[in-house]
Amino acid sequence: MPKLTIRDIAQLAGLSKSTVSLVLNNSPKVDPATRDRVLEVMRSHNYTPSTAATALAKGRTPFIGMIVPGLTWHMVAAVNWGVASVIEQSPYEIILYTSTNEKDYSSLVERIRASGLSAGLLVVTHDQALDPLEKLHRTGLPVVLVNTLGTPSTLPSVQADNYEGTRTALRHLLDLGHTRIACVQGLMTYVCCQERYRGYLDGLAEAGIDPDPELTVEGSFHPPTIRERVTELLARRDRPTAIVAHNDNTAYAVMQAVIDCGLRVPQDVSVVGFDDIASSADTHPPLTTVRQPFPEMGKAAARLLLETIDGATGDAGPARMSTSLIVRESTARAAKKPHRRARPPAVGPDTPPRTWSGLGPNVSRTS
Amino acid sequence: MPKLTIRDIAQLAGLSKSTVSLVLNNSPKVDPATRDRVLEVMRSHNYTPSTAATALAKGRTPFIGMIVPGLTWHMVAAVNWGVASVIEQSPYEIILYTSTNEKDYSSLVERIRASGLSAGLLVVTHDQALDPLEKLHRTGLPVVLVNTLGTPSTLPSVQADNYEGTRTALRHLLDLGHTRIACVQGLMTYVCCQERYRGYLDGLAEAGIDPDPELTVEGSFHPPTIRERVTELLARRDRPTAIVAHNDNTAYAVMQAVIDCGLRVPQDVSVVGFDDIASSADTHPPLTTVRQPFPEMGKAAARLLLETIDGATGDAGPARMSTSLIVRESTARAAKKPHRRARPPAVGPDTPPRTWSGLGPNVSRTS
DNA sequence: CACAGGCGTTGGACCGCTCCAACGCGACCG
DNA sequence: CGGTCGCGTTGGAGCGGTCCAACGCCTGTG
Repeated sequence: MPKLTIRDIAQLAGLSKSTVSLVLNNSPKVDPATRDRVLEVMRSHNYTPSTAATALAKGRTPFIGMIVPGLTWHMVAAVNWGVASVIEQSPYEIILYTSTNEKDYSSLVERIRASGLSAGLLVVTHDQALDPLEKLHRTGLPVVLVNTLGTPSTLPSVQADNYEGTRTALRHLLDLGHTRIACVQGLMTYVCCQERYRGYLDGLAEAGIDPDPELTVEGSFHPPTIRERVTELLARRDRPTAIVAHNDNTAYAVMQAVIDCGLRVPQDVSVVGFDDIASSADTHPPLTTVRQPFPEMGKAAARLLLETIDGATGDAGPARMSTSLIVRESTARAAKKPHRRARPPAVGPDTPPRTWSGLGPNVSRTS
Repeated sequence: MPKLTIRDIAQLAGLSKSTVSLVLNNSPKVDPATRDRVLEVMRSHNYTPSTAATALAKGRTPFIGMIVPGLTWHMVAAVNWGVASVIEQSPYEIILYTSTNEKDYSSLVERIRASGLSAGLLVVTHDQALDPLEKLHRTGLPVVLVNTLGTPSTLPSVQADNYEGTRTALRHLLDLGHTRIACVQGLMTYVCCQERYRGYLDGLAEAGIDPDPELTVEGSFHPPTIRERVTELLARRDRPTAIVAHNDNTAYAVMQAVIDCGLRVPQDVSVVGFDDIASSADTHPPLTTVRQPFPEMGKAAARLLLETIDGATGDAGPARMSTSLIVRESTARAAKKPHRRARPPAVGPDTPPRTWSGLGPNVSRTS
């Protein structure tokens, strides 16, 4: 069947295409009866206006560009979920750009600019240099960042309140009577991690505890390294009774190190994560963690972008979304003074490999 | 600066816009010298043709629709990576559709059809009813499925060779001297799981082993349930010395159950997964697993779709991509006859919670 | 009764590009 | 030397909408 055009509809309704166009853009100046008739004709003939023609005539496109990192992180998907749910309700569609590596990044941004397809740009979990984006933004293309990792920016963005989140975690541990609280950092070049670390320090300070530098494990995000460092930490006589990790995956490695030392979570050591990715509800024990409201962040960012496109002020500055502490079973009241001795970690060629125990996402509907 | 049009370029080059158009579509009938001149003008003025106008005039759009499930699975991202790398090289862009729940599914498909934006449709990790898609495909819109879970389909699709993959895993275990090999199923309503189970049975049969029905753990994909079942299995006198799981997340739960029983991986029980998701290289011990070539599957699907759009035959039928066995440290030679006794799993209100030991993705660059 | 004003409708130029029929022109042919 | 051919180029009619100036008609007013 030949695709119907606005002209056909006009003819069928006995009107000019101008009127039909007015109906399409629901102009108030068209007679209600006429409008209904036109709508009825459109519905019964299953008519949809051509996007290309509309875009050309109107001079603007119905697309939002979204740049996501090539790697697969839970958070990206969670943010996307929120973004999609908002965009779905708008006349826009999402064009997906996958940034594979930094080298291509500015050429990707250039491609987006040149194509002129996007009415706005959403950048998810961005950790690259920001100059290309800032330049683009100055060009007039609205840009909103969500969940930036790296450098801070003057671009409008939506972030979780990393500082306050960590403070809440600290408060929780302090309430449970912990005083020796260690911190396993993430990559400290990331602003979010810096903010979390500040939250840790200030949280201690507020309780009048002098932070012991020995209790800070420097960042890496690399599980084996983390296990090693935490193992060392736990071997100390004055080992911590609680550990806050800069994200959930780090917390997993921490928990594992605790086990490897013959200690128990949470009886001997409490562990708190950050993010609340899906699998954290299903670890063993389930992880107490600071939830980042990823879907809400996605929604907020999408809404912010849509408003900006529709001519709002433009530079709203970074929005902070508040986190919430999800208390599960990896934290408990601090143990009484002299506690179970940590078993020195097994080493040497003839020791059996350390055993492992896994985690599984809630219901992993993997193929 | 005013956006340049083809007319401006024509004027600047002292030619008609027809000629410039010919250059844009690199027609062979334009004089090389002319072509170079035009290209030079375009480059120096940073000209890009309007997508909307081109789409309208040509009557076809430069977009590929891609439907992904709302949930976050490693595989989706991995497949997407492959898709993106192929589409990037083509004149097409990807429009992202997120299918949140089944109810919206057919309306989503309808929206895609009606908008007429997509020149083709890529459906990633699809487990919904296929009728809407098949109808769409009959309409003339090319559709390619990647990594389908649910019902099989006559639509062109790209899948991993689940059957052969499991057989390879079985062969590996048999070579290591295992004879009592258990299988922890996934959701058996999924075709992929059925195929894997067939691979398991046939693998045993080939070695002349009569499959013991007691060694099949029925599917759920639900970690706690899996832990429970596997614990029961290991408590048996004639417990298995190896376990194949229908996916990696299941394998994690299996490993955990093994630990919980006081047994060791791989000395007492070998464990094999399926998928090779990123974190599996980083479990403790690292997981031996059957790798699904997700990025390659994405690439293949994208290429197939592009070919179909460009008028190739159309119905290539399902393509199978071969898997590869990644041997890590969760599998070892079968133990000699009388082996270490499984400790009955801890139960009761006053038993300490089972301890946990985590896994962490290789480098989890999470915020 | 002529005229102003408002409402609803309309014709048509235009958005930027494609593509086809037609055209100019030099080379080649009879 | 006129005619044919083919190459490279061109004018212009679409593609399917938008939007503005203009227009008919009906009502209210002086």
